[in-house]
Amino acid sequence: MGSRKVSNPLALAVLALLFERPMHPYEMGRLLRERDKERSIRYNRGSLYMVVNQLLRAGFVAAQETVREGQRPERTVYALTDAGHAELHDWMRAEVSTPHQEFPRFMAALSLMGVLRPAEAAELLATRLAALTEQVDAVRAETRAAMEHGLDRVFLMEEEYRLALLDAERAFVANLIELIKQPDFGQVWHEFHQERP
Amino acid sequence: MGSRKVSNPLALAVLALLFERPMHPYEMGRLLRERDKERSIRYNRGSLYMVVNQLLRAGFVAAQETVREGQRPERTVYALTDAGHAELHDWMRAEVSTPHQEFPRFMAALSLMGVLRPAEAAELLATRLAALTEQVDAVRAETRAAMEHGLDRVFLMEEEYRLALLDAERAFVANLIELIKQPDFGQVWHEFHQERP
DNA sequence: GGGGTCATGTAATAGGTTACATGATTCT
DNA sequence: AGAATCATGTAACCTATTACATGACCCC
Repeated sequence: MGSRKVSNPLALAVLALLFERPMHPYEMGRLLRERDKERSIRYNRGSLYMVVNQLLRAGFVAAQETVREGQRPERTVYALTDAGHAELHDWMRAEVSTPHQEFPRFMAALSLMGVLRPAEAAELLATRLAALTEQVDAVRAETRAAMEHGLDRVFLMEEEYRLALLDAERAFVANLIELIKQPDFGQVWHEFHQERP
Repeated sequence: MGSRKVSNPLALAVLALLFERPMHPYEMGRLLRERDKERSIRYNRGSLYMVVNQLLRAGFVAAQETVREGQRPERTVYALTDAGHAELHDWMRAEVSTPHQEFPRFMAALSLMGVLRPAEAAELLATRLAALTEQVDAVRAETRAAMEHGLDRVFLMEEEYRLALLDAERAFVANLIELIKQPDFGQVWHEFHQERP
């Protein structure tokens, strides 16, 4: 509840799409897919209709017309209202200028790692390290391919960010593995498991 | 739906707490707070009772006894079942060994940044950079203080991870700001806004 | 012309957050 | 003794995901 009437990032994406031109929900879905937004924004078809409805109730979008082609269900075309335009701009400014507290799964896992035995943890971390390395390579390859296809680098900034995060995590994990192997690290941790069956 | 019957990270934390000893929900909440888990796991009191119920239905925990002290509401003490013990271990292994796809808000923002004018974006990013720097400093100071109080470094791994991510983002943002300032960067972006009112 | 898959939604269900309640304890 | 805070939950309300439907189009 960032105090905004609608706070789901998918809603922000919808506002951004309608900033280009009015369209109906299915088209939004198609564009999001074509532009690979699934990689950076979590959603599914159900949530798309949901947020469009939320935006409608909030007055940020309005139904512009309802057309029916043949026997297919009616498609409602939505357009940005003035309030929606303002919200898009203001919301984007907030998202760019202010970091949002995140709760990555791995942070939770780290904070609970005590329940695993140290040696086991080290093994699992090695597996993770391998997976991360693969992901880094995959992202690098994909962005290189996309740019060779002529896509402007501006449209790949989110992938460069992803890469930065992945790489930082890779370094962290590699370092943690070495740490755990050192005998003087995590005395309490070892002791806790010594007393267990 | 990682195909697990209960998938909320808070549930993992609850299992981990019950691995230490049986306890009632309110005590879980108190321990989570005392140990600063709020920083790494998103939850509120409502969700605590919710996940305990989910775990109960899934058979991972069982009500051990219900005590009443004075006129206070009854407190139900829960304990791990064998299935819960197995789930905790298996789930932890998965969380540590396998990266989970994340959707940070900033990644969404980057992928929609086109709706802002380049100069505006650069300014907002500078604000973000300052905020990130403050956060980095704050985390460094807090962990240093905690260690000086005698807390073992093992218990601060999630903070070191946080630091790694924050720092990577800082570097990324600083670099992006410079990029945007270069005149040959983001031609399409500039053009898109040239045609707008 | 029958079997996929595209197009287009709605409805049912589960998940999660906020608001509401209320006795006990402690502080001043 | 009144105010603040702790202890302890339940209920109401959103939000989000999954399941269900169904006509059109395309491929073999």
